Amino acid sequence: MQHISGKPNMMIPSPPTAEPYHQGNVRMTLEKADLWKSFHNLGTEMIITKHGRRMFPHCNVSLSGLQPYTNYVLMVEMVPVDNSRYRWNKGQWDMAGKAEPQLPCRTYVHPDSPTPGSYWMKQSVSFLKLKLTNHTLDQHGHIILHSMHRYIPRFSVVQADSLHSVRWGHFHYFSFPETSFTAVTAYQNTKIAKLKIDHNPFAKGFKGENTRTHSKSWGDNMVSAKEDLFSPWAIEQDPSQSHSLHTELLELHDHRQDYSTEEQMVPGPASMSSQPCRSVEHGRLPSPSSVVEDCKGRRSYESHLRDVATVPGHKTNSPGPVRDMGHTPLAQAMPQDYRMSPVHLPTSSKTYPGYLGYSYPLYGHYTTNQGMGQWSEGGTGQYPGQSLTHHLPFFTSQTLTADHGTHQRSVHHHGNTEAEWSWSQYLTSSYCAWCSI
DNA sequence: TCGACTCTCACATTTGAACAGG
DNA sequence: ACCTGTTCAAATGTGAGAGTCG
Repeated sequence: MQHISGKPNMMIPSPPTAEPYHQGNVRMTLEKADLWKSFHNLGTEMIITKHGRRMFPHCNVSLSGLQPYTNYVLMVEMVPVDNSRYRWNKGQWDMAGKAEPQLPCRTYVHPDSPTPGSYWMKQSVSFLKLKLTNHTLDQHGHIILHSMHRYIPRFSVVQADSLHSVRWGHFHYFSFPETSFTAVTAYQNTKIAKLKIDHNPFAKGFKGENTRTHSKSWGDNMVSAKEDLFSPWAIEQDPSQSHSLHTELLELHDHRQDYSTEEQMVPGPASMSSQPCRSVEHGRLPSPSSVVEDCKGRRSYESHLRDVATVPGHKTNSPGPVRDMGHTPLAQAMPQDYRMSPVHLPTSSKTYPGYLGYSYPLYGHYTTNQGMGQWSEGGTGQYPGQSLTHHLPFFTSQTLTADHGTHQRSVHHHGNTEAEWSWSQYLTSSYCAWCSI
């Protein structure tokens, strides 16, 4: 299992209902990491349908380091890995041009949110119910993705007594490289389909069959000899033939290493051991991260946040704890669209937030004046096909800068006078704080 | 017009929650 | 309270066919 952990800001302004206190190191562990790695080695594909499709494997994490009696909100969102569209060609994924315009980014709020840290830490947290869709007008709150695009889930842990106080909460972000996937409407790689059949109980009916996927298109593309190059075993034999995503991640890692010397690398998942997991904190100078190794020799990733968050001048009229677990007010309130503002950070292409576990204060809002976010144009010169797009879903009235040398980012809050989106609207909207880098 | 590529839908099968009855 | 059996909604990948695009 892979651990990534983030240490929250110990000097963050008080959330509406909480007094300042020292937070321990928040740590997140991906459950069933071996299964994820099995898929990742082949190039994970996730089916997306009009009516929504669950992920398999589904996201399942365990948490530690939370305050037992403090409420937290857990969320997950799908972050584009790069700026490219892909196609399955002759047994491998090839780039097929620029990505489609960014869709409304949605965040899936765990239905148990908010709930005390002791609850989250008691057992693993499953995001089984999360569904992916390609229906851009989806009304069910499913996460909207583009087919033939690559994404990576990003988990958020926010200390908040209710959804209404999430805004003031401090976000801890966690991503696991082996959970990255290509969204597809039909499986392209038969090995992926077979692996799913082997492990997904609902697909038991297909066990034992000679599974084929879309022979019409697959027939031409299927070059079994070449496909075998992408098997985990072949990858071990010849790493140069490993899945392009692997290579991509490695390249991104290298770029990132060049970019910042302040971030400390830690080992990634076992099967992708050459991949690092990093932690960076947003809105401040990155502080050194530390590697935590547990008694089982598993390494965790831990970031330390020291900065003071700037909280907008809001009256903190928190509605108070929401403990109606059964009705999940958060889940009802959150799954909505928001407009993402395309913002290009010159240095962003050198970063790969997919590895990151970081945290930063959340504030600000975004406007409806923004059109649908578009892919960032910049940065591709240096890293063709690898550039990262960073979106600012609700920072449109803010200026966000990135300092190349110090990796320092600052957010200039312009107040909340605009009426574009009120906080209540935000609350009924999902957000993609990842994109807010 | 054609072919390649991608998407949609119906289908058979399986799981698991809910419910009733003992 | 517990166990067992039944029902049914939801989930799965498959494969045919439709739609889109160059």
